[in-house]
Amino acid sequence: MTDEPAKTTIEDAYDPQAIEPKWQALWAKERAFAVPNPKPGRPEWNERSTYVLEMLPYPSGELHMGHVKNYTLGDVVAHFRRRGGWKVLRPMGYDAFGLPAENAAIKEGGQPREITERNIGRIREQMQRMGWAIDWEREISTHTPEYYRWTQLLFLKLFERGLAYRKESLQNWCPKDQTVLANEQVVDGRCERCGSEVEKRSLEQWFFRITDYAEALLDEMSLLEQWPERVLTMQRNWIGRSEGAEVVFRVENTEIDVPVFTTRPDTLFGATFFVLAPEHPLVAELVAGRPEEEAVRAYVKQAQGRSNIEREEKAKDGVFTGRNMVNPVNGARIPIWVADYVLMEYGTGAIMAVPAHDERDHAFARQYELPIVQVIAPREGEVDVQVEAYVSSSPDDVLVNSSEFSQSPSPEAKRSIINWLGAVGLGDAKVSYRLRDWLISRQRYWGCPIPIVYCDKCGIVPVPGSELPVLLPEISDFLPKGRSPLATAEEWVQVKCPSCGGEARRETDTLDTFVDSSWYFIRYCDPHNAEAPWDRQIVDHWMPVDQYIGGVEHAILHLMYARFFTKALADMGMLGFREPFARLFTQGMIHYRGAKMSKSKGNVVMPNPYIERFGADAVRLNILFMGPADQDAEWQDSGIEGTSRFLGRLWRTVLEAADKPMSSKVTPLARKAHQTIAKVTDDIDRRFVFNTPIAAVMELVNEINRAPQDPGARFAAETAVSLIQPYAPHIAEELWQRLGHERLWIEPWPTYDERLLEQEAFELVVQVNGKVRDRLPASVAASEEQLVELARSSPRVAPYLEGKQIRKTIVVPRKLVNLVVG
RNA sequence: GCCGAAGUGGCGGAAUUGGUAGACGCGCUGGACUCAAAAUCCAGUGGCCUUCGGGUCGUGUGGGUUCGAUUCCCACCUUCGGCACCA
Repeated sequence: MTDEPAKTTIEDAYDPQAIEPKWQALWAKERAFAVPNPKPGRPEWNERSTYVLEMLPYPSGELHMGHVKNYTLGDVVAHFRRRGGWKVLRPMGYDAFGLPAENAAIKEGGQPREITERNIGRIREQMQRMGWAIDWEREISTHTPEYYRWTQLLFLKLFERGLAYRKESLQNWCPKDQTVLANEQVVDGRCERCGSEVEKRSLEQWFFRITDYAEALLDEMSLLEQWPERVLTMQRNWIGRSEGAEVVFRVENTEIDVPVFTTRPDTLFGATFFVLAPEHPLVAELVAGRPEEEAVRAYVKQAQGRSNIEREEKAKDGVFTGRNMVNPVNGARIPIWVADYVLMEYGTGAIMAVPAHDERDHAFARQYELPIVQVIAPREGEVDVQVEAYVSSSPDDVLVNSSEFSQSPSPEAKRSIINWLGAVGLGDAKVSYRLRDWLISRQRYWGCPIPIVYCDKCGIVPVPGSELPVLLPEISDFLPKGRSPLATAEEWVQVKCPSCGGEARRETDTLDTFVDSSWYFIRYCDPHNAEAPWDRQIVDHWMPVDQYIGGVEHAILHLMYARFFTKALADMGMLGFREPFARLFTQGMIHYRGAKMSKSKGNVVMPNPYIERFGADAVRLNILFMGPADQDAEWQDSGIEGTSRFLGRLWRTVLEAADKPMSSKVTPLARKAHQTIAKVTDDIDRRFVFNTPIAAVMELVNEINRAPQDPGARFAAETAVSLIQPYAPHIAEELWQRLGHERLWIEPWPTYDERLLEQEAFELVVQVNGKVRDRLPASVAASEEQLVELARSSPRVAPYLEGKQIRKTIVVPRKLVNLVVG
């Protein structure tokens, strides 16, 4: 089609429905955005290259405006970089395993695979209709054996390294989805997906040892200079690092030692009782055969019946065990209680209670009339710890009632008490984390099978790498029954032990889908490799991702898991970098009718009806024109009408200019065009803002219309087309062609002439005592003295100077003169 | 409770290094074109006052620094987000 005469004969109307498919077809035919991997050693290996990536979509069948914003942002960056001379890797794929497809199969029948693949077909078509510049030759989907075979291999690698393990523990159980949930998937005690109240169940499950990487996840944030501070803060909060001490208490008249974690070793002399979590393994042993046994058992049973929400909302309660602890610092006997305000999951599941300096312990002490002993005091003033706990971390606090440590400042006492404990072997400095290991097994069907076999003789046996993938069998009944639906596939479950050849059974749980999406960005670099998950040399060439773009809702889950994977794989020598995403941009959410878009609220806005009415270019332009991309924004139909109108204006303006000759004269329009290039380039490149460049191009187009006689009109029009191309590529290509050119998408990004950024004349603002009194035309060449003279001679300024003395004169070159009078 | 972000016309927003507050767009008002409408184009559009020259107030609130503050500092209010029985 580029062989045709460049310019059509008539000035037809802007018709996105005609031009958009035309250019999309050409891009596909020319493989315009495909980027083959370079070969090491060849010249192309050393070309400037960059990796622009947006978060992997779940293929729900319908694209919504959140997707549109995400992928259009990436598109603008990718186009901008490509035209800036970079080779741009920009792939796309699908996070295709997961509950929605499985639930749809339960509700409407059919196979999750069929439903998913149908949805992928639909969403792919809609993405292509948006005209995004994607290398479709690298498309992947996490549900295909070609992909999950490697997910399984990576699981085995982590298993070999001891980073994947099985343990029995109390878990979050969603009664509706009939599966366990990772800690991160429980929000306010409810299932993140369906909102059901989460129950506790003791189950044997698979985990990834992400806690081994807690320190690295914190420390290596220094490699993430370009990440939004709020995301880093959220991850820091989530990891929840606390420094303190582990202190060992001994049960009186026994040899049973119980460690506790405390951030306040300086309060050790104030410990007046001791509390075990109801789930603590020692509870039964301590009360066995004692008069308190029955009451304690009853309390533990009652506590286990309570959800986390109930535990938190009720008043603190507990029960005395009849046993005592010995405080290691002073030998004091303190009673041992069991109470559910102490969590088994954190620290050691046991605490030393210091009611004088901890609100929770204080409330408990008041409830059961336990003694409250003050051991920390402010340097000045009095506090009454009987009334209220004195919780302070002021370095000015000093210890009291603490034997030889009394009068020590609190920070110093922390250190010296830890040292003392270390010397006598009863404690040590210790760091504790809120972060728990990542629970990865799910009792659901539509996920990646865990490549593990259970053998009575050999125990847990990994499936050998050569036997991967462990294919997900097709079954007919997906209804959750509290165990994995895969358990019903008897023939599949029965297997020979890879180790001894005897009878064995397959693992029937599947992997959390966050595992699938924790490495997809690596696979994109080498998506068709059939021998290995990737070739390290190729991956190291592209990675880390230079610009990652996605929703802030993934600030913790996905982003932390992906970071963990990358570090673990780097430690195994499989990668040459430790952080997957060098720069991160988190976009704000699209709201509609005053609320977040959500299926349950029925306010999901889809781009399709708008594409039909206004075209993809208008949709793309509008989603970025709405406001700063990192902020939430409300979708409004009136907005897209405006952007669509602008495209019509651009169309007419450019076609009119296309009849005019190119001129290199320095005219006001030529200057404006150069200024616009500078503005748009700086905004996208340095400031990473996407709404103001659109406004700048709008201004330029308005200027062209106001000055049709300016010889710079054609240059300005070509500039406008070129600058809007990353946002609205179809209309830009069409106009570029009608301007007599070809293939704007590979055209170098326009450059500007510094000398043309300044106008010859400017409007001098004249202030008197900081108030604007006049605006006068002035030359940029004028000296400061000339400007002051100009200002003083203004008739509008004169009345304000009358009878006054000018005390000070401030001149801002090319801007203003301020006369200070008094 | 702790941590973080943000408050600017009727609306979305702009103002990048302390220097003309309100760019750009929506909406609204008036006009042109039309038999009429749509589309398009032109002009106006922060509040109050006005003798139509202009004056005055104005960026959540109250202070401060400065010749000059949406921008910097202090205190507070509101909204949103994250964390929260984590010892």
